[in-house]
Amino acid sequence: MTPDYIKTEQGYAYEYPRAAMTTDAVIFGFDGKGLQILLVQRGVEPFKGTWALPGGFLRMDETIEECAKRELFEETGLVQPYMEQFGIFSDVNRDPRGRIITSAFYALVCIADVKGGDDAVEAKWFPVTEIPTLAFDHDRIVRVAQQKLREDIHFRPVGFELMTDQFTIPQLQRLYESILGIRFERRNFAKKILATGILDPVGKKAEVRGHRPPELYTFNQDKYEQLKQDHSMRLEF
Amino acid sequence: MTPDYIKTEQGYAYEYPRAAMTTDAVIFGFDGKGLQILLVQRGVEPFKGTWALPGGFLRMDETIEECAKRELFEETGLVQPYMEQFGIFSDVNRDPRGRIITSAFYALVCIADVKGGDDAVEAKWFPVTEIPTLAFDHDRIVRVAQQKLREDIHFRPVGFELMTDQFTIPQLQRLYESILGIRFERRNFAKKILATGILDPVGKKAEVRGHRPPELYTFNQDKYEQLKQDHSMRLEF
DNA sequence: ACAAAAGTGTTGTAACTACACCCATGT
DNA sequence: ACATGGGTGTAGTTACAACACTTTTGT
Repeated sequence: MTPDYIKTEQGYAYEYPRAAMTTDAVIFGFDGKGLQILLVQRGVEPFKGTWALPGGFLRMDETIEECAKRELFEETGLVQPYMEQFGIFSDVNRDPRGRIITSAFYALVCIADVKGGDDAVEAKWFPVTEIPTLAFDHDRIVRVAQQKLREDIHFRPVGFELMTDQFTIPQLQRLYESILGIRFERRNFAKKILATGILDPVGKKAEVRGHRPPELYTFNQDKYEQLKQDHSMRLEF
Repeated sequence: MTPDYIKTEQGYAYEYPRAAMTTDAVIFGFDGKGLQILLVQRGVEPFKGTWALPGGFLRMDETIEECAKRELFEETGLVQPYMEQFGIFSDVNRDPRGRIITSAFYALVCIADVKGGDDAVEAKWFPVTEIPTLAFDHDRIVRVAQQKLREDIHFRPVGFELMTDQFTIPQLQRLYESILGIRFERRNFAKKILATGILDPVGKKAEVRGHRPPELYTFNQDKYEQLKQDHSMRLEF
C-alpha cells in the first residue's frame, strides 16, 4: 500500500489534521478477597506523579487490539490475556498534549500470574473500593469499565479468568459479589454454580488458618468453552 | 490549547504517523415485520457502487459520538437517535486508502421517522436476512453489531426505540424474534411483557386486513426510564 | 364458509429464595 | 472452649413452558 502521508522535515504530513490514537487498559485482578485494578504512577508530565491507567500510543503496524495486548504484556508479562474493548473516549480536551483519542479495554487477569512490569514504572494494585484520583479522564474510564464488566459477567464466564488454577467456591462468590456489588446466600450460590457443571472438584482442600478448610475446584475447560460460545446459556447470579 | 501539529505546505505534519479516524453506523430499523438495516451505495472509489455502512471522517472539533450523530443525522434527519458504540475496527489493511480506523456504532431508529437522506446518496433499507456483500470490512461490522444488539436487549429496553408511537404486542414480538433469532409463544410473550408494566393500552385497535385487528399500545415513559436506569431489572425473553 | 392472525387461562415443572445447624481448624 | 468461616437440605413461593379454543375481520 502506498503511504497516505508525505514525509516532510517537520514530520508526517496529512491533508487534514488527525487525532493521535492510544489504548488504555483497566486491568482487573482478584486476590481471593476483592476486585482490584492495576494502576501506574506517571513518570512524566502531564500529571507527573499521578496514578493512571496503563496505556500507550498506537503504532502503524498494529491493530488496536495488538496495541492493547502489547501494553498489557509490558505491564503484566501475560501473553494471552482476556480483553474486551468497551469504549472510546474522545473529548476534544481530554489530554493537554493535543487531540488524543483512546480506545479503552478491560482485561481480566489472575494477580498471582502477574510479574512486576519490566517497564521501569511504578505499578500497584488498588482495591476497586479505594481508587485514588486518576490522571486525564481515567476516573470516568474506570467507572465505565466496572459497569461493562457487571453487564458482561452475565453472558461470559469471565469470572474464571480472574481465578487461580484451583480455587474455592467462597472465593468465587466473593469475586461475583465484588463485581456486582451485591451479596449472595452462601448455600444458593454454591448450589447454582455447581448446577452449571462448570466446576470440577479437585478432591483436596485449600490451606487456610482459623477455620475449616474449604474444598478446591478447577473449572472444566470443555464446559467453559461451551458457555463462552453458547450465549443462550447464561451464567446469572 | 496549542496545536499538536505543524502546518506545512504538504499539510498537517506530526512527529509520528497517525491513523485517520472515522465512524460507521449500523442503523437498525423495524417496519413491523422484521429487522432492517440502512445501507448506502458508494458513489466514489474505492468500492464505487458497492453497498456500505454510512459513515464519515472525524473532525477535530467533535467527539466520536458527535461525529456518529452528525453522520446519522445526515442520513436519517433524526436528532436524538439511540446509539451505542460497540467496537473499533483497525486492521492495518482494512481500507485501501491508508491507515483508517473506524469506531462502529449501532443506532436504533423507527423507520417511519426517517426522511430520505439529504446526502445525495443512494440509501436503502435491507432486511437483516438479505444483506448484500458490503464494502471494506463492513460485513464483519454488521455481524458484530447484531451480536451486540442481541446482548444489549437483555439489559436495556432497546426494543422500544424501534417502534412507532403506537404498536401492537405481536409487532413487538416479531421485533424481539427478529433480533434474537428465536421464536416465542404468543401467550407467554404477551403475559411477560404486560407483567413489566411498561405498556399502556391505547384503547384502540390497529387497522389490518384479513384478520382480527390487534390492540394498540404505547409504552409508559416513566417505566421505560426506570428500566433504562435500573439494570438489575432486566427485560428478558 | 373459510382463512388468517389475535386474544386469553390453566396446569405441571423447574428454579429461586429463605432459612439453621453442624463441621473442621487455629488460638 | 471458643471463634471463624465452610458445608449442606428442605419447604414455600415464584416464574416459566407448554398447551387449545374462541374471536374478529377480509375474501
